[in-house]
Amino acid sequence: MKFRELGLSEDLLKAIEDKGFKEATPIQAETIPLTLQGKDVLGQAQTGTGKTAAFALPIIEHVDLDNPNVQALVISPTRELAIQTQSEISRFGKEKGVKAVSVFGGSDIRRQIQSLKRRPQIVVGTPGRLLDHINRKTLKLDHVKTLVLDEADDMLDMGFLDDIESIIKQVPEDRQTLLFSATMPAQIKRVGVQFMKDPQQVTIKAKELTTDLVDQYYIRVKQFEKFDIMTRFFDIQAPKVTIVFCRTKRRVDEVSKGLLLRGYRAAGIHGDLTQNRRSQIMKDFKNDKIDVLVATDVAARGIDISSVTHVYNYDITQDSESYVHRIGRTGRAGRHGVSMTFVEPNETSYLRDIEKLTKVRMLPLKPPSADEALKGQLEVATKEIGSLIEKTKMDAFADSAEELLAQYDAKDLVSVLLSKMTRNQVKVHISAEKPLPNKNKRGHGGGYRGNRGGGNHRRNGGGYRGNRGGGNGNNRRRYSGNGNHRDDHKNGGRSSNGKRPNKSFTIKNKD
DNA sequence: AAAAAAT
Repeated sequence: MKFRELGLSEDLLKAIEDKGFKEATPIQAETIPLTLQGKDVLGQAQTGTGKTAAFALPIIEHVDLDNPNVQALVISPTRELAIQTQSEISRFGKEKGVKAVSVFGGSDIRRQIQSLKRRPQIVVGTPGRLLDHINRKTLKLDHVKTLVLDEADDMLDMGFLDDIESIIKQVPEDRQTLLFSATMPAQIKRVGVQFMKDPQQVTIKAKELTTDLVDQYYIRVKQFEKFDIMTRFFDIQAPKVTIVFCRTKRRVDEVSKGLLLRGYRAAGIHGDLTQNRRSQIMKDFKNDKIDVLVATDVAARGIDISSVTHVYNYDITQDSESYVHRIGRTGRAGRHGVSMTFVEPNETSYLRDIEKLTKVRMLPLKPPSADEALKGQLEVATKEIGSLIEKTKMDAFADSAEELLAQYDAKDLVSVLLSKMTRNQVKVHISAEKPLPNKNKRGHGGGYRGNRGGGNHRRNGGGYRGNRGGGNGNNRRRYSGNGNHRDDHKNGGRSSNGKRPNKSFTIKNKD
């Protein structure tokens, strides 16, 4: 479906073309006409299929440039998402002359007040700071025509709901209400439709809730070996742009420190950091200054960095919806992605719950051995040598090279080079966490029975526990990386200065 | 049980 057929004006069509969009995605094609008609819309579609543009374009279309009031309000669950959404709206609205601003906590409120005074027609914000502005009377919502709850199921969940209700009270009754998300549990949808009038539900039907652009794997691990196993996968898969999700802020700190010690260009992000730091890290990740972003669920939703190749769930999610959003950070806008989920022995029920929601079976992988990991590193190093030979100015080193070749065996010299190009396995200890509570959900006996690996999974040799009941033999495939689908990795995330710490380091548990 | 979100 072409954007031109959706009833958008020339200004917007030009902005869409500038952005490089060719055809409307299904969610855009189906919701944009409804939204343009002024209907309330509940839009559900897979991650990475352009939901932001789906609500942004008709909102911009509806903006009356002669009306000095805020005409549309978008509420987002995280600050980073608010920033991103505002900037996408601004890009689309530039041609028409539409102004959008974002307001969120942790950053100078006076500056935000100034930007609100410049009469934006569209405001994007996080709940707490929006309420702050409302109370200060620096934001007036009494002329809002369209209200959007982005990541609607998150915004309507407990923890956000009270704030959302307070904000909605400030918006006129006869507004248009739009709810968008990739996930929408039934009980939350019931809450949501109470804020809507004659809601038009658009659900882009897909066999699976997750996009098939992401290959989903899981690995059974013990807690104490998880960090080492993850970095072995790094060695073998040579992931280029990577997000590692952890369950808690402290784990994010520990894992990101550990990765730094191993020589990866990694940084952690979570809600206890200052907003300046959060923004800096997002910027570094986008600008390729960081290869591995270690994050809590603060980065699980909405963040659109289409170059992300791998998502590692260092800690599995308890909340299946959260899993869908996490792995949706990759496989965006038609690109391919890989997700890797580590499952501790007592977490099997979470794996089952996730698969029940996504309707996708994750494929089991065996943890690589240290030898296999080294082999992976050597493969990367070998490829790197080719490009280094092209790039290095040889003249400066030629004489020393001659001397060394006269003195030593060439094979020894190259071995030294390779040993310098591979990563030292600095010892890193990540603290254990309290095990997750055992879920004995009532009424959980119905239907789905994974029957993985058969009941008798003791002593199965090296942790390969795959081969669940319905497999087709194809899930014996081992590593997802490095196969036929990616030759563009540069250096597998290795810091380029060649300096690697080699002391052992334990990250202490503060308790 | 955790994370997010105002100071």
